[in-house]
Amino acid sequence: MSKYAEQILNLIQSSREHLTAEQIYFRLKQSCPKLVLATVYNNLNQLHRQNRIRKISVEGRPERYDRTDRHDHLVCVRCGRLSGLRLPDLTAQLQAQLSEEILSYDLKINCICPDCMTKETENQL
Amino acid sequence: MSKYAEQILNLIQSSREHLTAEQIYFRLKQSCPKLVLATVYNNLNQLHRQNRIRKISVEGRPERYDRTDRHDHLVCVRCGRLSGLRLPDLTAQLQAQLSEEILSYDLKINCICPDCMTKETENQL
DNA sequence: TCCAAAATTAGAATAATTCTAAATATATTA
DNA sequence: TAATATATTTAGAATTATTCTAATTTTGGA
Repeated sequence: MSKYAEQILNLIQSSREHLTAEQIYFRLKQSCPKLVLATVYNNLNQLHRQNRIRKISVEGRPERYDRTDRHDHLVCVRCGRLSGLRLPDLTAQLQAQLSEEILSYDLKINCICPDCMTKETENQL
Repeated sequence: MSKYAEQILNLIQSSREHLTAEQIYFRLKQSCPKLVLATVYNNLNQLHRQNRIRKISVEGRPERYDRTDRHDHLVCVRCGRLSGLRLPDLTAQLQAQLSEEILSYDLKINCICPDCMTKETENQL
C-alpha cells in the first residue's frame, strides 16, 4: 500500500466525520504540501475497490468516504449533515425476504438535525 | 403545476425505471422537441422540493428520480442497475431506537444482479 | 547501479448540474 | 381588451466533482 493510501486510510478510519475527497486533501496537505487532489482520488478509488473504505452518496453533494465497519447513517434533509449510527444489523432479516445474496446494505435515515430544527422553530416566531 | 412539471411527474410515476434527468429529457423530447435539459432539471428540483418525487443517489452515477411511494432498492455493485423492491416498512422498528423523528429512510441493498453474476461465472471458466 | 513497475503530479477533459439573463407564455386586473 | 405582472422556459455560460492522460518521480528488486 502506497504512502498516501496509508495516510488516507488512517484518516478515514480514525475519523467519524465522513470526509469528502477535498476535505481529505486539505487535511493531508498540511503535512504533505506536495500532495495533489488527483492523488487523493486515485487512492480513494483504489481503497474503495479493495473494500477498505466505503462511499456514502448524499443527494447533490460530493461523495463522502467512510470506514467499513457496519453502521447506518442519519442524514439531515436540510443541511446534509451526516452522522453515523449503529443500529442492529438487518442483514438476516432482509435476506429472509430476498433471493439475491446481500453483499451489504446502506441505510440512510432522513431527519432534521437539532441545529436545523432550532433554526426552523426560530423562524416561526 | 406547469406543463412540463406535469409530464415529468407522470413519466416518473408511471415508470419503475428510476430514470435520470437525461433519460427523462430524451423521452419527453420526442413529443416536445422544444424541451431543453435545463427545464427538466428545473422541474425535477421543484417537484422534489414539493416532495412529489424522490431522488436516489448511486455512487458515481447521475441522480435517479423515483416515485414517492414507500419502497426499497436493490443495487448491483457491478453495473449500477437499480430495481425497486417493497420490503416491509421499517419505520416503527427504527424509530424505536432513535430520538430524532424519522421523516423517511432510504434502504439500498447491494448485490450482484443476475446478468453480472452470469458474466462473472462465465469468466471463471 | 540500472531497470521496471508503481505512484504521483499537473493540468486538461468530461459529466452532471446549476445559474443567469433574455425570451415566452400565462394570469391578473384596470 | 390592453397593460402589466408573474411564472415558465430557453440558451448557453459557469460551476463542481471527478476522471483521464501523459510526463515525472519514486521505489524495489536483479
